[in-house]
Amino acid sequence: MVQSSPKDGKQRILEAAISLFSKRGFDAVGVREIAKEANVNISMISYYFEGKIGILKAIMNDFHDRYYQMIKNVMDDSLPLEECVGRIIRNLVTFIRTHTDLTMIVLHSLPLDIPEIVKLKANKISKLITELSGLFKRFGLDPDDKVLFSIVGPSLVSSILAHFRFKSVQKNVLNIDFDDEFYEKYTETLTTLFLNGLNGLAVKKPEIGRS
Amino acid sequence: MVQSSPKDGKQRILEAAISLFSKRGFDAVGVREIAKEANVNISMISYYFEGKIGILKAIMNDFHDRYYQMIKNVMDDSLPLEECVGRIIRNLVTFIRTHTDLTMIVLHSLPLDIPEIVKLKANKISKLITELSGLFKRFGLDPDDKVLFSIVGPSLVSSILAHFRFKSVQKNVLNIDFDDEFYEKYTETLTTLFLNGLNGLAVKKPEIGRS
DNA sequence: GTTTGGGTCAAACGATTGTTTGAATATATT
DNA sequence: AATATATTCAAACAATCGTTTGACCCAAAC
Repeated sequence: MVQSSPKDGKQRILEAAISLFSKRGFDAVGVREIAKEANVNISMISYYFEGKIGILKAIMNDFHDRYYQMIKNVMDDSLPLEECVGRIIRNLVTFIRTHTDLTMIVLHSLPLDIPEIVKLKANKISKLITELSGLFKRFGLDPDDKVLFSIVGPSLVSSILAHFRFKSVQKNVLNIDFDDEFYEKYTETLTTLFLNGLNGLAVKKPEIGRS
Repeated sequence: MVQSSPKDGKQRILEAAISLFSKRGFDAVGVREIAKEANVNISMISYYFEGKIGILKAIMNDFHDRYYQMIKNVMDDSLPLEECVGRIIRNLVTFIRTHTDLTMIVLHSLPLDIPEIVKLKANKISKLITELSGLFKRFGLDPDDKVLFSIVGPSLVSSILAHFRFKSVQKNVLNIDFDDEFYEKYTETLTTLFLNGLNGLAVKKPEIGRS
C-alpha cells in the first residue's frame, strides 16, 4: 500500500483540521483549505468522515479518548489529598500543553449550536463527572450539591484554557518564555491557588449548607 | 423622522448581531440573517458599519465602554481588601449576567486570527491592566511578576465565563434554576474560592521568589 | 420649488461554501 | 489473468457568502 504522504490520508486530514480549527475556528475554515493542508483531494473528506462535521466528531472522540485515560490514570485515592490535587493539576497542564490545539477545539470553542455536537459532548462529559465527584467527596464537599458542583467543576480547567488561549498574545506583549521553567511555576501557582480555595470552601461549607 | 421600528436601524443591527454572534459565532452568522433579524435591508450593514467586521468592532467598543466603567466604579482602595474583592466579584457576576451575550462574544469567542481585531483588543485591555495591578499590590503580590500575573489575572473571569457558556446545557441536564438565589450563592462561593486562593499565594510567595 | 442629504430598497456582483458525481487508478483477492 | 475493493481525482452541483450599485423616498434647508 503505497501512500502519497508518510501517514494515510485520513490521519493527515484529521491533523490538518485540528491545526486549522484551533487557529481560526470550525466555521471559518473551509474543506478546501483542510484538503490542501492535508495534501488530499477535497472529496476525501466526505469519503472518510462523511462531511466536515464528521471531522469535528472524530476530533472530539480523539480528544476524549486521550483525556479520559489521563484523568483515570492520575486519580489515586491512596495518595494524600493535597498531593493528589497537585498531581491532577500537573498532569492536566502537561496534557493541555501537549495537545493544545486538540484541547482548545473541544473544551473552548466547540460550537454549541449544533444539536448533533452537543449531544455527543454530553455523552463524553458524563463519564468524567464520576471521576470528579469522587475528588469532591475527599474535600468534604457534597458532589450532589449541584450549585457548588457547577461552580467549582469547570473553574480549574477554564483557568488553564484561558492561559493557552492568550498564550501567543502574551508571548509578544509581555515577552515571556513559555518554557519548562514557566510551566513548573505555573503548576505550583495554580495548585496553591486552588488548594487554598477548595480548603476555604470546605471550611465554610457547614456555614452555608445545613450543618 | 419616521422610523420603521422603535429603535433606529443601526441599534437594531447591533442588537441582532450581539444575539446571533453569541449563539452561533461570528463566522457562522451571515449578514443576511442579521439584517433579517434587525428588520433592515442587507446594505444597511455596510452603510452603518462598513462591513460585517465593523459590527464586531462596534460590539467590542460597546462592551469595553460598559466594562471599564463597571471596573472603575467598583475599585475602592479605602475598603478592606476582602470586602473589596467581594464587591468586585459581585459586580462582575452581575455585569456578565446582565450582558451575557455581549460578554461572551468579546471575552470568550473573539476571533484571534484577525489582526485588526487583536490590535483593537490589545488597546482595550491595556487600560484594564492598570486597575488589576493595583489590586495585585494590595494582596502583597508583585504585579510585575509577569508569570504570576499571567496566571492569576485571567482565572477569575474565565471561571465565570465557563459557567455562562454551559448555563443552558446545565439548565437542562442538572435542572438548576438560575435565579437570584443561585447567583447569591454563586458569588459567595466564588469569593471564598478566590479569596482563600489569593491569600494562599500571598503567604507562599516569599518561599518562591527571592526572600 | 428646488436642492440637499440621510435613509431604504431590490438586484446583481464575483467569490466561496460543503457536497457529490463518475471516471480513473491502484491494490488485493480469487 | 480476472475480479473485487479501496483510494484518488477533476469537475460540476446548488447554495450561500460579504459587498456594491443605482435608483428611490422623504423630510429639512434654502
